[in-house]
Parts: sequence; structure tokens; C-alpha cells
Amino acid sequence: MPPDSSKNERYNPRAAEARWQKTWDERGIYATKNDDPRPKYYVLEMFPYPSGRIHMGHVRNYTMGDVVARFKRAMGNAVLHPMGWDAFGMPAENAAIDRKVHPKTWTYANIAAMKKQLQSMGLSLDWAREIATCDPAYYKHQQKMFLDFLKVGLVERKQSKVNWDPVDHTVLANEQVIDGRGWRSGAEVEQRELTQWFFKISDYSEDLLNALDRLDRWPEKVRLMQKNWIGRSEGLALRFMLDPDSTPNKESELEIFTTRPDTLFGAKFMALSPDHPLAQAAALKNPKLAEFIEACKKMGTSQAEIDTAEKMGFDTGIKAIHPFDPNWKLPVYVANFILMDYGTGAIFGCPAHDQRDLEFANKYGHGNTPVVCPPGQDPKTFVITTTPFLDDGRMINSRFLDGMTIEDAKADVAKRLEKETRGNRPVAQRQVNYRLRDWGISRQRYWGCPIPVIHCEKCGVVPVPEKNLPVTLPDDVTFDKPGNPLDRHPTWKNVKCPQCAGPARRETDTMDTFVDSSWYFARFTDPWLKTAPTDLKCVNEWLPVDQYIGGIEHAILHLLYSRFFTRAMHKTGHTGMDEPFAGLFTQGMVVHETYRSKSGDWVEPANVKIDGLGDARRATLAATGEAVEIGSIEKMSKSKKNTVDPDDIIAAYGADTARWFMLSDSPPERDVIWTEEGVQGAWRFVQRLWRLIGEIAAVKAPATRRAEFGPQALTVRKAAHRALANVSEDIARLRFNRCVAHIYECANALSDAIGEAESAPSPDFAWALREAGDILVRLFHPMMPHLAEECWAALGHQTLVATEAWPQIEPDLLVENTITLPVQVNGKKRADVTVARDAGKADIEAAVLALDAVIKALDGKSPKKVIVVPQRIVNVVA
RNA sequence: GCGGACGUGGCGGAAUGGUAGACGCAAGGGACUUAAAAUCCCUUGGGAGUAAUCCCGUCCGGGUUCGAGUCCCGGCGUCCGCACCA
Repeated sequence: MPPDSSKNERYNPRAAEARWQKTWDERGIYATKNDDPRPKYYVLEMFPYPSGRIHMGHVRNYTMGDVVARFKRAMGNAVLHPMGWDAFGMPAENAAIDRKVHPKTWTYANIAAMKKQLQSMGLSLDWAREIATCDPAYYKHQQKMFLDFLKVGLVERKQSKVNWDPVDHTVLANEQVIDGRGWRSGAEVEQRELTQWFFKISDYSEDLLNALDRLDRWPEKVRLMQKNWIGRSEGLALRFMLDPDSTPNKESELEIFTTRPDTLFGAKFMALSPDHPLAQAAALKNPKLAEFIEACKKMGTSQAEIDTAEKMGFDTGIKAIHPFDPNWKLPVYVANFILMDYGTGAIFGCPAHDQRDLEFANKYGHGNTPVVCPPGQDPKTFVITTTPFLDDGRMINSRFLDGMTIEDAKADVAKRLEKETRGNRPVAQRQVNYRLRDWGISRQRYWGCPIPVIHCEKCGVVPVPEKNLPVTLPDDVTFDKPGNPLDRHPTWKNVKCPQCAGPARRETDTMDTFVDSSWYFARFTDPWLKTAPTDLKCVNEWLPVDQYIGGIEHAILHLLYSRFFTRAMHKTGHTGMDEPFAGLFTQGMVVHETYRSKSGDWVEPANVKIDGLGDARRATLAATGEAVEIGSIEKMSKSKKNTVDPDDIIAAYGADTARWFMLSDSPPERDVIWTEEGVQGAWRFVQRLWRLIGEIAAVKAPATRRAEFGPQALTVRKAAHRALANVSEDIARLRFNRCVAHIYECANALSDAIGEAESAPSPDFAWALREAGDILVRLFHPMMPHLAEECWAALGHQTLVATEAWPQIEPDLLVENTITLPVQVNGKKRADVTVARDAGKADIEAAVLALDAVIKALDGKSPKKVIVVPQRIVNVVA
């Protein structure tokens, strides 16, 4: 039912919200000064991509951040709560292609529209610090930092394999390759080697991993995901001798990496990556091998293909010699499952103790020899067929290792081979490897930050001189042809070499947009500074972000890149710390039921009418009555049309109702199901609070605090202060659903108290009611700021509640003189006992044993012992 | 396959090892009203009983404990993340 705000007695959010937003804005109360002496608090929500409209996920995210910001402000902090735009990216270019609108025009129009929407939410943001990453005033500094990183060796240029779309002339991310074809063009994707720019994030693998332990205000889940992503493994780099007569160019050795040197005596074969130099060399002399390698390259990198791909190998004829036995020769294969960019791109295979090696050996008839025996198993009868043994045990079939534990065997092998040298180098070295790969930032696209380098035929790669920054994007570009518009621009890339003044070419690749979002939090601390990315004093005062809030989908890339970037900024003097985010909170998604018509089309919730309950729930098209199938509950998405537009909700119910509902019920880290009933409930509560405060405001209360309070007054005061204590704790711990429950409880208690009051309440009771009203309004202000201002004014205050301090708790009110404890007999609750708060155990025990219910439950038995847990419970054991 | 999280009424969910189901939603009954909306009051885990009260109950099976939704062991189920990483 659409709310009707026309009646006078009802709260009218449409009028009130606009009015208060204007007042806040005029008084500039959310602007943050960098010289504010109060303790700092930096709360930040992940900034949005300007897609054109905000969605409910934004509403949830920004509401949570706003609650924290308003609470911390009331607690006396200088709060930094800024907003900006992650404004570069592909959708703008797609819009340019599809709708013939310039990416810049499209992006800035979207920013304007979304800013208006965000402002209608009543967020306490410092808009003076607004930044957009597509603004040259922003990306100029990013280019400067790129050059600084280049200087200190954190940037490099190297070849890397990419998915190349031959029709669109672009590089595709793995998720843009669908069944081996480009997602837009449908053309078969090729693997290509391109020279690309990389940030050397792998320089920090160890540090990024170790520092995770200190991020104690991050979700365990995210830390674990990053840990796995970095993927540290300890092992041995080991050089196998090759039989030179079997190798294409008389190569004498092959280096492999293994985490299981203990299983060396179970080795059955060696395997190379198809990209391994030795494999490439062998292929030149063996057309069949070349064919096999070609086939491996066609294999996609997409998940589905990797999952279904069969392990395949090709015997090169090369023989490797076992490091502990010159007479033991192992066949060397090229295998499709060996990655060139991990370890050395070569392994030895021990089928008995590795799933993959076992499959491979079984397929190519190499059998297996178990070398680790499970505890309690007779080595003579221990056989492996299709399941490798991966757990701990004792070494067998391994000559001098027999009887050792895995750990000891690993150490022993390492020790022996480290001592042995060949060509002045040890045969083996202990080594740590990481899964984490360097961050490729080159993108062959227009709408991104230009990489500030120039390619000169004579001088090679030349950085753009700092005085020439920013390298700005040209506006006159076309999108009528595939490929990078910068590359085919008639003049932009033609420049003189800054070193030799000879003809040179500008780099036409732009940066990955993850670069833009890897330092925006630092820029917010002084977005006005023209001469440098950051003011060191400023950035060190504000960072790290005390509370960062955003979606779990950024658990790895964005958060890891930002951690790297902050370190790189530290190294180049742009920050004084390594970790950007001290506290992280990952919120759940906003989900909604899906609906499908008979013809299979998705139907928007706004067009669906629901009748019945439970299993009898039926949905029909509101317009025609046609039956609609109710589908699963899923993340709101345009493709499934199960979205609810925040604009519509705010227009109908106001921002406070939307904010309140987003915080109710579901714990913030879990998904929240958007329901019409839930919004209705929030709306009713907004109106109820307004009536309640109206009733309190109508009470004639004395201006000064009473010396004594009667029972009615005490009840009200206790309810208010208990709510205050609870809400304070739960906001600080981001348990917003519990805050909501406590505010309901407080409102219920005040309603009851007023209901019981006589027509003219006593002065002490009246004073207590006004006090409770003042507290209640300040408690719900972080969640519903507009309603809170309206109520605050109704209670006769001249100030803004948004600038009021958080109420003071009177701890005495939280302590009762008598206390009621549950009484159990043999663990079952049988009675309650009311005793003085400070009653001793003996007194409580005596009181309990005298209770009729206890005597009855004991049924003549004498109690063996009585457990008294102070302030908690009594248990009589018979 | 590996790693993680979770499993509580009709629903979303509360519950430092200490009264299971706070708070909200939905539902049923009632009041007000010519009527509706709005609002207010009552009931609402299951079972027995007129009632006081009692019994059962947090996915299943064990265990630890005076006491277990919570801790431990073994299952089942759901969700999420990662994955030819040597």
C-alpha cells in the first residue's frame, strides 16, 4: 500500500528530508578540516562505478558507513567520510560504441545523476572532497607515481600471454572468454604474447602474507582468501642431470621445483610445461611434439575447460638421471598441466603420492612405487591403485631414507643435495615459491589512465618528463572501428623523444582500472593538492582507514592491490605506512525473489501481485492476471529483473525508511532479502516514532532535573539508559540488526509508560519522559537522520541533532538492587528466586532450598550440591 | 579435490557454556469506525490439561559438563571461495 503522507498528523518524509538536507548543506556540518584537533576517524565505503543509477547494494553499503560516521562524530571524533567515483572502465566505451555517446559525456552524466541519488539518502558525506578517477587532476598523480615506481624498480615490461580477440582487437579477461570465444565478437580467442607493463607485486609476496596476521580487524575469511591467493610453498629447487645424447641441443640439466623431495625414490617421470624452453627446443626437431604443443595452446584458460581437460603428455625421448642413482633414468614428458609461470615450469612426478601424477602415470603405464607408508600399515602389503596417499607416515622403499618421517626425509634430501655441487652451484637449494603473479596493468583501451612513457627508436622506453604530466586523453576519438582508439588516433601518439628529440611514439596502452582504486583512499586526505599525490603529513594523520566497508567480491584483487600500492607509495615517499585499511567489513548482498512469466521472460517485482501464504503463495501479473512462476531468491540484477529501484522507494517512503529496513533483521555480513512487507514495517515504525515523540513533546516537563525519581520515572529512565548502553556497543561492533531491535524495545517501553501515565504526569516522571525522548532520538539519529532532526526540533531543541554529542550513560541505572535468578534442579528450570544483588552464595542457597517448587522437584531427595553462578543462575543437583 | 562458513518457530533472526526463540515480519482474535485505511489491545514452537502445571523441542548420532543451540568426535545437508601451483 503506498503511504499517504497528506494527513497532517503523519510524518511527511518528502518535505522533511529535503528540508534537512538543505540545512545540513548550508551549515556545512559534514565538511572535515584537516587541522581538526580531535581524535581522527576515517570511515570509507568502496566508491561506486558511475553506471548511471544507484542500486540497493549501494543503499545498504552507504547506510552502514553513514551510521558509523554519524556515531563517531557524536562520540567526539573528527570524522573523514568522503565519496568519489571509480570512473574509468569498459562500460563507458561500450556505451560509446552502442549509443554513439562520448565516454566522458556518458560518465559525467552518470556521476551527476548518481550524486543526486546519493544526496537524497541523507548521507553525511564531505562532498568538498569528491574525486573522479577520470579527472586529469586525479590521474596526473597516478602517472607521477607510476614513474616513481618505475624509478625504484617496481615496474617492469615483460612478455605475457593474453587472450586476444582477433575481431575486436582487444585483450580479454578470462571471464570474458566464453567457450573459447570473445563475449562481444563471438570470435575464437587466440593466445598471444604481448609486451605488457607489470607492477612487481611479487616483490612483496612475503610481506603481504605476513602482515595479514596483524590485520586483526579484518574478517578471518578475507585474510584466508588472500593467504591462499598469495599461495606460499616451501620446497627444493633441484637440478636433474640429463642424458645429453637424448636432448635436442646437448642440454645437460633440467631444474625442477618440488615441495616433496622426500618422495624422490618414488619418481617415475619428469614433465615440462609446453612453454618450457627445453620443450620448445625439442619441438623444433620433432614435428609431432610441435603439434602436441600447438594443441595445448588451443586449450582455453577458462575454468570449465581446465576442469574437463584430460591430463595429456608427450614423451620427448629425453632422459633425466636420478640425483641419487646415475643408473636410474626417467622419461621426460611435455604435459598439458604444467604451468610455465609457477616454479621452474618443470616437475618430477611421484605417482604414489600425488593425485595428478598418479592419473598421468596410470594413463602412460609407469606404475607407482609407494615411498610413504601410513602408520599401522604393513609396507609389504601397501599398494596404491587410483588414490594416492597424501598424509603423514614413515619412509619405505627409499634406501637411506627408510624409516624416517616425511619431515626428516625432506631435510635429509635437502642437506645431501645442497652439499653436492655442479658447475660451482649446489645441485639443490631450498626455495620458497608463491602463486601470486605480478600485476599486469596494460589495457588496450581508451577510457583509462594513459601510461606515461614514450617509445623511441633510439633511446628505447623513455619516461614522460614530470613537467609534461598529465598525459591527457584526447577527446577526438572514434569508436566505429575495433581496436584501441588511442592507437589509431591520427596525431596523439606521435611525439618527439624527450631525450633525443627524434621521432617517437607514445605508449597507447592505458592502466587497469584497479590502479585507480588502489590509492583513492589516500587522495581523499587532501584532494586539493596540485603538486603531489598526497601531502605526507595529511595522509599519515588520516590513514589507515579505520573502517572500510564493501562487498566480499573485492576480497582479493582490490584489497590486495591496495595493500601493495600503499607499500609502493611508502617506498616512494607518498605514504608513511604499509597497510591502508585497519578495519574491514564485508557486507552481504541485497537479494530478492525472481519471477518468470509463462513465456519465460523475467518479470519485475513491481509488476507482480502476490496472494496466499507459504506453499499456497501464488504470483500473477498485476496488469493481466496471468500466472507468474515464483523463482529462487537471488542477488538483485538487471538481467533477472528482480531489482527494486532505490529512487522509487525513497520517493514513496523516504530515505529513512529505506535506510532503516536495510539495517533491520539480517546481520550486516549476511544477505538481506528485500521484501515489500519489510519496507512497510519500517515505514510504520517511522510513523510510530513520530507519534511517540509527539506525545512526549506534549508532556509539560520541568526544566531542571529532579532529585528523586518515583517508580514510573525509574522504569522509563532504566529503559532509555539500557537501550543507550546496548546501541552504543552494537554500533561500535557493526551489529546494526541488534541496534534496530534495541531501539524497538526502547520505543515499546516508552509507549507503555505513556499509556499508563495519568493525564498530568508527576514532575519527576515528566522529566524522565523528556530525557528518554532526547536519548531515543539521538540513538536512532545515525540510522534515520532526517526523522531524528524533525523529532529533535519537535522536542523543542534549537540545535541540530546531527551535531549533538552522544548521550551520557548513567551506569547506576543499569544496576538493579534485587536480581531474579532462574533456579534449576538437575539442569531443568523449576523456579525463579529474587535476591539482593549482593547476596552471598550461602544466602542464595538457603533461599533456593526453601522454595516450594524446589522442594517439590527434589521429591524427598537431599541435594548433593548447589551451584550458584553469581548474577546468572542456580542449579541444585540431587 | 582443497579451504571456509552455516544449519534455531510459518519467515528474517536473538541468545560472554547458564531461563532457547529478544526484536521484526506474517497469521488469528478483539477494540475504534456507518465502512475502510490507519491506530491500539490480546494470542502465536509442538503436545497434554478447565487450570496450576507437566512433557517434548535448536539437522542426525555419540561425548565432555552440575548445566550444551554454543565445546569435542562422527555423519547428513546448504552456501561461499579457490583450484591442473608441483
